[in-house]
Amino acid sequence: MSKGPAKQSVDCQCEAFRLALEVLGRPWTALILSLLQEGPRRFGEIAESAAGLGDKVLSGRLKDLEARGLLQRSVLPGPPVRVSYELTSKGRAFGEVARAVERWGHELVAPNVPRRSGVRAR
Amino acid sequence: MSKGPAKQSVDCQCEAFRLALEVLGRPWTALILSLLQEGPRRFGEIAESAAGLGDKVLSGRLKDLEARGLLQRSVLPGPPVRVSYELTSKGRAFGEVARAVERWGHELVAPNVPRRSGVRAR
DNA sequence: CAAGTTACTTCCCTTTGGAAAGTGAGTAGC
DNA sequence: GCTACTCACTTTCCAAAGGGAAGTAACTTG
Repeated sequence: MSKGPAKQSVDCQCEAFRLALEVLGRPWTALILSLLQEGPRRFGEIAESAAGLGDKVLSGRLKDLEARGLLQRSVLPGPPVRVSYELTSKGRAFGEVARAVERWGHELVAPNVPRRSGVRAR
Repeated sequence: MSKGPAKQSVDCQCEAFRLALEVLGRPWTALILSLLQEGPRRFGEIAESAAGLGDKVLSGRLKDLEARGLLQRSVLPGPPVRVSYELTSKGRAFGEVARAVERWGHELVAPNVPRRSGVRAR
């Protein structure tokens, strides 16, 4: 009774939404932002967490995300030099999106709920 | 801003999340799903709502989304034959994600909030 | 039968992604 | 001093995907 199907609209045309999709609408970006939610990670750590993600693309994504102010790169001293990536406030704000995506993902895996049979043709 | 004690985590490894990113992690998909939230739209309507999206890619995305059970294609009779695309329950469930993305988008456009100056090097 | 409408499909070219190998900085070992 | 080793990239090569324009198919109207 609290809330029925309150249909909030999404402004697909607004600059903010377009910008967000520009970031999300390519492989690996959302995954990188999501796993950095748990805390700072080094280049190698991200690489091994994301199976299938190659060094080149990872490097490119990190550069892009840093340029957009979503994460901050810092070089740690020490014999083998290490680089750590940490989310900024903008990057951390992505957590909300990540959780929404995860919840939606579960619906995706669930079996289809067929409604009415519609006209199907080609 | 104090640190929230309950930092909800996102399981980046789970199948559901991966599947969701497989759908979202490419251009235009999220935009298409978002503007279909408002109701069924025809091919041409989607095309003109999404500036920059070409016919070929739109056609491909719609096929893919239909195959994944996110939307339903139906051919409307009439002299010029028209095709309408309508979201299924899985597709409508994306609305939550879309709204989260839109909210996050506004943070993205906002000016950076520089925290403490960290080690910057290259 | 030519023109118009709608929904695609094809073609061509550029951009991006994926996999693997190479580079450079800095230390440790011989 | 030379080599080996680690880590973080960068480069190279090739396949896949995207962008734009033009072509196709079905069907009606003039």
